[in-house]
Amino acid sequence: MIRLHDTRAKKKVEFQPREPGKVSMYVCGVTVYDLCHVGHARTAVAFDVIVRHLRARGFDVRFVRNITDVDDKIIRKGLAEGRPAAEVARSYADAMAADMDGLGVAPADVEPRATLHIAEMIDVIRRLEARELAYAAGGDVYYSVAGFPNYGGLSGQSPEELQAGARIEVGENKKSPLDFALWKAAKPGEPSWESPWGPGRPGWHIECSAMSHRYLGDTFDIHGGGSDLIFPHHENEIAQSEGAFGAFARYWMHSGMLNFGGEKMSKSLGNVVTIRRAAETHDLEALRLLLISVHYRSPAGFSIARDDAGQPVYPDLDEAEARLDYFYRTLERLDGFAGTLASPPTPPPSDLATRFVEAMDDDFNTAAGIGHLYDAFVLANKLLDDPKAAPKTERQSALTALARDARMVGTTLGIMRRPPAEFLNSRRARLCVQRKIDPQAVESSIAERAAARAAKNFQRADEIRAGLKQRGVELMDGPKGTAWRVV
RNA sequence: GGUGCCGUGGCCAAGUGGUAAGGCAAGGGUCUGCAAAACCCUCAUUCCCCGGUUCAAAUCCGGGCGGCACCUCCA
Repeated sequence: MIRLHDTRAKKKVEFQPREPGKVSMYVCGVTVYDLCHVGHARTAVAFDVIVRHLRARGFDVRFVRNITDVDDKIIRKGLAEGRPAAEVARSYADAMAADMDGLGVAPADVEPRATLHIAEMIDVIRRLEARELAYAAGGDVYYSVAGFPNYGGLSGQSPEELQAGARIEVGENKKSPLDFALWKAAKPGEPSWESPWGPGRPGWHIECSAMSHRYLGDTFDIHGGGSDLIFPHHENEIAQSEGAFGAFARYWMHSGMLNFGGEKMSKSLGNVVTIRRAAETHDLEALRLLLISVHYRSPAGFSIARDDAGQPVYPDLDEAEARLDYFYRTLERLDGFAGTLASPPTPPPSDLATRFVEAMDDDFNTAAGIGHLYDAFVLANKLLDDPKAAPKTERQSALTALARDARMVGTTLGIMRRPPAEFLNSRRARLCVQRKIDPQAVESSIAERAAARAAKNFQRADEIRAGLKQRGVELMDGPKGTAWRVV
């Protein structure tokens, strides 16, 4: 049984899909007018993990995530850069796809773009007009909030309270401050489409009502997005969709914001770290691990510090990457020991699988789930370290089960999906470049040290160790020779 | 002003009635020629404060204090 926090109910509720075994889900994606930042990454990763877990639990999930490719900011950006808005949108949509891929965020089953669904939007607006929930005014069309008594139900606000703060901008033709644009009359130089109300373009909210209906129908299971979309975006979607089709999403899920220095990371505040920027210095899998180390609904922090040269550094990302390094190193050891086994099932040495699924079933508690993963890895290393702990066949069987369970966890969380050596080698190579370490020089130092050790010249050997250590190279002597890593 | 969220050890962070997960940092140890890695031990009688309910509260209720978000574009 899966429980999830429903924004409208304001509590955790039991999840009962509309059709047994099937989940239909719509999540608001981004407006593509710039590169995605780590805040966007958080929301994308959060819902990616939710979808992965639902699938792991056997649900047939149909997942829709839209792309908003027409709006004021895209148009403005196009004017500033001297290129068509459509081109701006396309280039940033491509950038987003690449960034999401880097983060291990799987593409949605459908990724509809607003500009390709104008006809559907017009259809929704006409339905609203027919029900007297929409009115045309000066080429614009507005939603009449007064006609929708449940307005405010999601965000917990009453129309009267909202009324107080709202106001009508100059140039708008609305009758009431709470009314919002469904269709905006074309202005010179802006992209526009033909409509029953004349040339224009859609308001922001209508695309989600139109596209969720097109791909998921009158009603569907889960609607998600960042918590900053609760009002007005999702409130307005409800008004539109319930107004036009009588029903809408059955559960509402919202992910928390990513804060930096106590403030929300956003372009208007200028404290943005793009996914691309993070990828320059870190493995994006580390960013992913960092993001899922906090429960998806809690506000999360992202620390930024300055190094001696005044360049920004990211301590949280460093730590997450070091943890990921531990995971992969342990996995590599497990593979080396357990890989040969073809044995009958043994009672699992840990209850990782059970505990992880339990944590995830309870509102997708990735933070608790990762805690269980640490427990399992400590146990794995312990078994690997101690040959006398149990007969070899039992240890192999237990460790094989552990490796299998760890990878199951990794599949749901979207981490540990590469062969360990691939991660470890690429990380070391990257750190070498960053620290200006020459791998060849390290190897020859190691050879020199090996010779010194063979000659029992431990003083020389320790000098070499210390010299490398100073440059951030750590040596690890083992039965198969000396390995090294950058710390 | 309205709405909602939050306040857990030096830092990060789980935990919505049953007696404080996990990670980082720190100290000690096992192992090692020395190290590193790995593992072990120590590290919150207590969960912002004050009341209340209860056999039992970090968890529920009331009141403070502090922080954040939304109410305008925002993942």
